[in-house]
Amino acid sequence: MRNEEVIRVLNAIGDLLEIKGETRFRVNAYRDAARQIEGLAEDLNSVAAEGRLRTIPGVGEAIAAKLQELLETGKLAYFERLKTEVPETLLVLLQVPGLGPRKIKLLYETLGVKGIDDLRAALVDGRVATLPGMGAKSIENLKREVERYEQRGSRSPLGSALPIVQEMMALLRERAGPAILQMEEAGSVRRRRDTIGDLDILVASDDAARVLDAFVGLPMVQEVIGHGDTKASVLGPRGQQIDLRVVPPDSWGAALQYFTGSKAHNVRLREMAVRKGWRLNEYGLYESASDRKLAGSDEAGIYAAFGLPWIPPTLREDNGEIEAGLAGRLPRLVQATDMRGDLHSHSTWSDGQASIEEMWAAARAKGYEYLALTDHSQSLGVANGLSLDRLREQREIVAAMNQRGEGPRLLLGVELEIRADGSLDFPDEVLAELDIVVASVHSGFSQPRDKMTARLVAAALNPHVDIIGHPTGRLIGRRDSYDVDVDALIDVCSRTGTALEINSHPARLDLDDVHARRAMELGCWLAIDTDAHAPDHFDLLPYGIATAQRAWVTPERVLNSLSLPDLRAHLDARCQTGGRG
DNA sequence: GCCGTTTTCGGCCCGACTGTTTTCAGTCG
Repeated sequence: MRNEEVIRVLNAIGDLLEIKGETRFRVNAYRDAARQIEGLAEDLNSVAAEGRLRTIPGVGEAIAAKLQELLETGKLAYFERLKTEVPETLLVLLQVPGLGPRKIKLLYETLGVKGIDDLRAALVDGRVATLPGMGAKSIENLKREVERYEQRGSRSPLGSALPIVQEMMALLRERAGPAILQMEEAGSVRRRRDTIGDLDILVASDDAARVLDAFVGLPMVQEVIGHGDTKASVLGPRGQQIDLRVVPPDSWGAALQYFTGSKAHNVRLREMAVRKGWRLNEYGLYESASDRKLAGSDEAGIYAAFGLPWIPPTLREDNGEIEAGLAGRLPRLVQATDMRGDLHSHSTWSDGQASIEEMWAAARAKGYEYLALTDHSQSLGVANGLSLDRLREQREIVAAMNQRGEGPRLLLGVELEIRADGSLDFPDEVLAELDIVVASVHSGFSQPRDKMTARLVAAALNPHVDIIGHPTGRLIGRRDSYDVDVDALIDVCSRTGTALEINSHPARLDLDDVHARRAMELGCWLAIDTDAHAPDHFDLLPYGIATAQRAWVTPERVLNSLSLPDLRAHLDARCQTGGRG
């Protein structure tokens, strides 16, 4: 059983217990455990085999025993029994805004409502209106939400959410500029999670009404869901909910901290506050006894009060950042300014949209020291992969361009097919002549785990392969990763010095933050690349950097933060030592 | 159900908003 499945079961138990009316502390215990496992890059099966389940925070005696049973038998008697008491079909109702555990329980027990269709019927024939606490307004809202439920998308990729937020902020500044003292994105967008639920914007102003009026009147607003004195919610172009919250200037820092989250990170801070006799909310940090305000106007001040350095939003997941901060051990995260070049790009020679010259010019505009040209290799027919002859032709063009001695150095490379049978697309003697080799999987996605893992491990073991490209093959929201033991791959790469790519394309972000952090911890090299197929794709690098930051990646472990001489030395050393560099 | 330099028992984050209440329950983030 994969970690995701275990997480699903734990969350379902939490939801079912909540509907059942169980105390929220027990409910939260299951959700906490699920969240902790989400942040765990290791395979739970290995953790269990080594008797380390109890070392996972939030996993105590009872949950450890349940995990053990689930992993060993694929089933959990407790869960099965729970489902006979509370039907699992009720869980979808939790997705309907306005419906929580108490109302769902009421609907189920008095009306026998077990799902969306039951709910719609009971709304239409008036039975819901007979329930206590269900007035005309509630019925109207529920009817609307049930209709909206059908067309509601799931979380959006960061790559579509962030541009919307940025465009809205730009327009808002045009229309309400003088009233806006500070403005920033908040929530998971600011933390740069790979997918985003609701989009959040925060503004500091003395004239909230003016800002909110301008916001609900923006052209991309499809529908206004709520419009109060300090907050408004709208539906954006693709039906995403966008919330704007306006706070007074002296609460800016506290509000930004509060609305950036994550929830788990905030809960930790508020617990720390309580232990110190303080109270933390979106208006500020207060001494409980005297109500004296200790901090609130700027974010760093809040953290400073706890003896913490300012914690970058990308780290705020309660995955060790608070402990690290207290100990003065927060990492120096990789930044855009650390990056010296890109090691994965394409031209019209395979499936890119621009010439080598144009790609080189774009890299020069970025101020890069080097650019690796890595067109696809021959087997990838759909992408016009390079034959050996065309690769040789490319070599001459690249050599000629490098003769100029100006701008970024072009490195001749290839994005090498890891073929379905596990073999590589070019022989070793050809690979040996290239500056850089990115090996990737583009075929046989449905192969079983052991076979897929063997393919990738074999590639990583080849001393000429420098980088494993988009190692899990996922396309966010469209295609799951192929079934590969990423842990095993990371383990091999940590020994061979083969870098793992963090592909910056917002549809990929692959490795993801959780696995990249694991790779960091085990001492792997990483390459933060754009996989650019056009000049403006180099602009996607910030997505990869954000993912790396979420993985606690420091610049000294990023291959393309090395200067050209250091990069060359590193690559040469790896070849000479047979990949043990 | 978890957890512990104030505790192995008794705690476990905080406030706003909505709709329905006549003082509050439920939901949300």
